[in-house]
Amino acid sequence: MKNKLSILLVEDEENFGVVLQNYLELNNYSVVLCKNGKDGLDQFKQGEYDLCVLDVMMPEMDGFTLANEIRRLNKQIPLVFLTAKTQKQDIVKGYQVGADEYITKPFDTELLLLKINAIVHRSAGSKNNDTEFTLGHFVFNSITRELANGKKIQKLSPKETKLLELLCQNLNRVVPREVALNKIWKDDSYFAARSMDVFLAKLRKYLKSDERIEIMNVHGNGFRLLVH
Amino acid sequence: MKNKLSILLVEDEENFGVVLQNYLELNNYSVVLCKNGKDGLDQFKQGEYDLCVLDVMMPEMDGFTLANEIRRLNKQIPLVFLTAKTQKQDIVKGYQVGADEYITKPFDTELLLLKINAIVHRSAGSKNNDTEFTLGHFVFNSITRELANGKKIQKLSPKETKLLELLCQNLNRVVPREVALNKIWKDDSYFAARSMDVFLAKLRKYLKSDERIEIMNVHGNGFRLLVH
DNA sequence: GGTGTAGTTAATGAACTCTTAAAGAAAGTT
DNA sequence: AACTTTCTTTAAGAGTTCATTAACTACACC
Repeated sequence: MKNKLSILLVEDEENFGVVLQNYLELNNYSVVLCKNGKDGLDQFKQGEYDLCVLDVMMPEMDGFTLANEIRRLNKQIPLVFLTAKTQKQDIVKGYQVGADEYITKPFDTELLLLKINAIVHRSAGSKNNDTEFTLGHFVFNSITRELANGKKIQKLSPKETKLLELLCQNLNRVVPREVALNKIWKDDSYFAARSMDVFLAKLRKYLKSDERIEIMNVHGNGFRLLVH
Repeated sequence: MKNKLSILLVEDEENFGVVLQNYLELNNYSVVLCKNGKDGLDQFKQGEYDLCVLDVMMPEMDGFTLANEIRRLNKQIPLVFLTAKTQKQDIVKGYQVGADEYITKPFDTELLLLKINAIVHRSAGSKNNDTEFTLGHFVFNSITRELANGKKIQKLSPKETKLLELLCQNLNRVVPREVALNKIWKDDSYFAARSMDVFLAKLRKYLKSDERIEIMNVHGNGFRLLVH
């Protein structure tokens, strides 16, 4: 599994900062909390961050000044401002620094999380996200529809691809027959089920060269993809 | 000076749409306004847009459905939703489609502009404006429309050029048939698809002398340009 | 041991792709 | 305006890939 994405959170109000840190950590981000702009900048210089969340009103160095410093060092990194201010001129100032979001306190943390997810996934969008899977010594790409074993590349048909993708997304979990049938065949008749059997046989054949990989049947229920 | 950035604006409320269009045009964007989701999708398929601004509440095809269709064709393009709704579940829905902004009516147009500027300038960095591509021992220039192999120069027709350019811009990635047809032929009928086949055959012939180069078909989906 | 469920291989026909040729359109030239 | 060249579309046939169906075998559970 891939590493957590990391967030630099700069917020002077301690209680609020810690609560927000915990909330983001619960949602699978790694968060470093700094209590003022100066610490924030020092931290930024030392760490590898995917996103910065900055309070605007802070002693010593305010959020905008910090943002400008950060921008000097990194033109790409997404910035999110937190502020109690509602004045437009502040929002203008934020966007001039290249803010990606501007969130006014008090705000809904769930909404903040959604926005953070959107921003992070957008800028990570250039990378292949959930389209590439590693299975034993295979690499499966569901966009190019290729199952690669070193130099040997097996092309997969659309349905083979969808089925293997569904199994990969549910690695180690049971995928009920009817779920696969409805998702991929849009039909769970007898014949669709026979058709699916044929596809499972094909996938097993493709994956046979790595004996750690198993598409296991759960009798009367469905299938599980296992990598031992 | 560089060309204006272009925005696809889909908004069913005519007066509001026109006002917004004018406002954005005054601020140096080129704006196409569509009055419903269906027109919006057709326009999107045919044009080259840098950003889409979509109203959520529309007859025939709502903004989310439209956004999903657009995402299918283009994984990168920034999306901004306009909505009167304030319910969180709608905002969640928007971010799931990959919204870059979610703006609640009534809103401040100046703020919208700021957000649009921020988004567009952020994603402008990743844009590819190259006109010259190296492919194995070929050099392809999409302005002069020449494919050079040392001293041997093959001139390309306009459509040959556009098709090869599209493939080069998406080197190693799959270009769906649909995308190429809409971008180059502005039409994805049966005959346009046959025409495209002919052009692909021509490109393959031109590129044949370097066997590392391959225009690979992804059956039922599209094509990939590969340099092994 | 019998019944329903699962696994495999092969055959069929449908959908999609590739290539070459020829017809039709558009652009350029005398 | 007639001719030439270049470009694009249409046509046709061969070739490939794909999903389904069928037929048969193997397994699991009661």
